[in-house]
Amino acid sequence: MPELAEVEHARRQWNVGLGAAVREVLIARPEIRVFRGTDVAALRRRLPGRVLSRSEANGKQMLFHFEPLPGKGEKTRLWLGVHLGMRGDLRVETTADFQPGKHDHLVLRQDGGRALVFEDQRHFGRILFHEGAEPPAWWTRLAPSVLSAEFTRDGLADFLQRRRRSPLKAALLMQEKFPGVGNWMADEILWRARLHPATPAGAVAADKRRLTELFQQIRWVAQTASEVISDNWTYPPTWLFLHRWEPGGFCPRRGCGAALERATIGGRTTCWCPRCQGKVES
DNA sequence: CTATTTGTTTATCC
DNA sequence: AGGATAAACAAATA
Repeated sequence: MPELAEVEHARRQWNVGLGAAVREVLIARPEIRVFRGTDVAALRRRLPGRVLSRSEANGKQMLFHFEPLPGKGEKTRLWLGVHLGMRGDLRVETTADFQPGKHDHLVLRQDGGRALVFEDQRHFGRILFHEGAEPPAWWTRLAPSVLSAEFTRDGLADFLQRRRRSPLKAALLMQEKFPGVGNWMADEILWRARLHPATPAGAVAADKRRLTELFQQIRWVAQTASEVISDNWTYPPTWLFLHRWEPGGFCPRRGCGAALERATIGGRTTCWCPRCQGKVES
């Protein structure tokens, strides 16, 4: 589930808790992988009493800000990082007697019976915790969003040239350049740009026309997915996304309808249209 | 029982 | 040295 747009949607689920203090932190299994590298004891000890003041997301990473304690000179904020991994999600429970389920690994109880819940069935997600006046390095070092002005066509060309021997599919999954792009978004982008996922990245770096097409489709898919998810989660039937896991799915492009192909490329199951994205160009 | 899954990190190989 | 690739991780589902 969680790629760029779904992560943004998950972040907003906790908005109802903005401006309210945490009363209790529930962590049933601090030893699981989700908390690797995190000081769970500090999290439990420091978060109660703190007000959730804002949140932001970049790609698949989220950052929740907790205000300094009232009092002069106090500058220390608490920062909670959340990554959803493969199947994680954020939600809110509003029943006063809510008890965490098997996969509810972090629960922040607030007043009024509200609970902010992080769930993750597969434990591939991650909770990070930081205390200080400034946001943590794992947040500030993230690559700029593909929707930001810092993501440019020339920057894309440089990256693809450096990764020239990687298949395009593998390159698009690299968070150091395309934060938030995951398996289905990468396939959607390549399908729209009419580029075979196994094409070496260097072939696009050296071709202005295909480079421009790829650049624009990265932006378009990221932007449009965000709008669709904000609206009603209904992707138009012209998205490859809706057909990729149908048994014997067909290319949704007007006038095409060819049988979709699937194979492992860049270590992940990849789906493409052999007619629209026919040959590997190098 | 086997194979699969919208992700990242680590080890190993080139 | 830097980059490409496969395995590992965990748990549910088909």
